[in-house]
Amino acid sequence: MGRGPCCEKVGLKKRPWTPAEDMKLTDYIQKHRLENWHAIPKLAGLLRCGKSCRLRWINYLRPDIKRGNFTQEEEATIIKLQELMGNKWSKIASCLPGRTDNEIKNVWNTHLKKRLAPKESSPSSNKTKDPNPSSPSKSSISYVNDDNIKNLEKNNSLKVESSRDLANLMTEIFMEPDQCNMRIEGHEPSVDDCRESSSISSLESHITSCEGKNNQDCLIQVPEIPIDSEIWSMVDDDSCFLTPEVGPVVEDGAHNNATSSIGDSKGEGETKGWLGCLEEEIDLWGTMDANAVKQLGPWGCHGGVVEEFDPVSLLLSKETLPTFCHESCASGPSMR
DNA sequence: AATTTTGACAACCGCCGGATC
DNA sequence: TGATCCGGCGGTTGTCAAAAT
Repeated sequence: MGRGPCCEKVGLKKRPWTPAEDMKLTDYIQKHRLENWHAIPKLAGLLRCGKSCRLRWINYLRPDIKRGNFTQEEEATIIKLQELMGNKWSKIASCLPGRTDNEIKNVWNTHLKKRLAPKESSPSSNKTKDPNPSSPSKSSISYVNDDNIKNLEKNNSLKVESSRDLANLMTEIFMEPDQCNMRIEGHEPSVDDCRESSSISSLESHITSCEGKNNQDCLIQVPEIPIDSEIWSMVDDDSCFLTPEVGPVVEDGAHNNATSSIGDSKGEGETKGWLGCLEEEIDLWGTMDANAVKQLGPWGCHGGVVEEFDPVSLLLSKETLPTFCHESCASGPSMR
């Protein structure tokens, strides 16, 4: 039955690692293949749990760890990705070469969260009054993350499986009167419109009508978390973001070249591929036919072209996409 | 100068999903 | 098929140094 016991808890050392322990672990890992964390403590002569060794290596000893303060660009990336994906630190870390999820988590908790706190409200608290409701900034799918979806599904017995569900979801998130910034291009709803269930139908029909169209024609603007304009300027600055030269780190320590800016010359197919990854990450694919997934081409998570009917593509236009990398999808799991 | 408070970050804890037996 | 393990992940805690009193 099963495997052998994980690790002997008795006698395992806790608390900070000493330089000698670091040296032992580093030495062992550099001389041997990394196959079994469970076995490493014993083999390396450490009174540590394998898990502890793994954490120490991944978060501190790894040679490709980038030390020092986070740059403004990195912080902007974290902010944007956190906004987009929630506390998926490992996913966020995969977009920041040399940074670990633990480090990013710490930075978020100690710096960024506090910095944004006065202005930013959580998705669930977006229903509170917006101090400046008439100033929706850039659009994004900021609030359509898995937390939103899960909470809404839980609270409202709602399952996101169709464009109708998505429309319901979005209205559920944004329909507070004071927050009614959502609009479909060419249609400017009043606050009352937003309250009306017809707006759900309107949105649903819009989403449905977008099937098969270029997603640039299908822009739906949603309110944006108000982040400092300077951050936006950084986010908008292509040069600030990850470039192929600093592509994400993969397990062998090398960089890949998969990273590119959304909206760059590599074209829309890549953008859609990225979106496909994103959708998968936040489970927006819902009940998508498995065969349809298999048909996706050679890019991204499934390596493919995102079908036109996919939900997030309908919510985004090329110009609203942040310039994130898509490494986590394009090159497999990063090493933590 | 001594003490208290605050901030930063390394490390731990517990849960989960997939793999293995 | 079910029990168990392993690796990964996110949340939380503990420790230490710097800043404030």
